[in-house]
Amino acid sequence: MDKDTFFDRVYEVARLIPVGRVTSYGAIAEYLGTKGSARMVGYAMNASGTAQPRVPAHRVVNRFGMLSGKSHFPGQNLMEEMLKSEGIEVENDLIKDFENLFWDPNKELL
DNA sequence: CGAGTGACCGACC
DNA sequence: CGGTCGGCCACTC
Repeated sequence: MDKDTFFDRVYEVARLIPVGRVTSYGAIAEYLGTKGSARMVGYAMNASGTAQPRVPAHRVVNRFGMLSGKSHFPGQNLMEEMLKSEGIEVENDLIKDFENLFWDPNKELL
């Protein structure tokens, strides 16, 4: 918490994602000012397991709306289950109506 | 302290 | 039109 690291900032934004909504790594990266470094966002998510409180990494997907990071969850189908649990329709690791459910921090948070 | 790494994105051939 | 490659940059070992 005391560490004002880039990771914590990513977690902050990720935690701001409303339930039933999703965002992309690039959107968060752009919001943080590191647009070109979307990898860092994903990398931060990699350490999300060590972050507290736990970060809803399942609400963060790539710009295709695909559960790219589902493989990194304890259960390979856990991410999909979580999203479904929040009312998000997921099919074959792909979020339905992704554009509609997309939550852009740059526009929503401003 | 140097080098490797990564759940992405976009550009180029 | 599709695959390949590079960049970006903060963190860990």
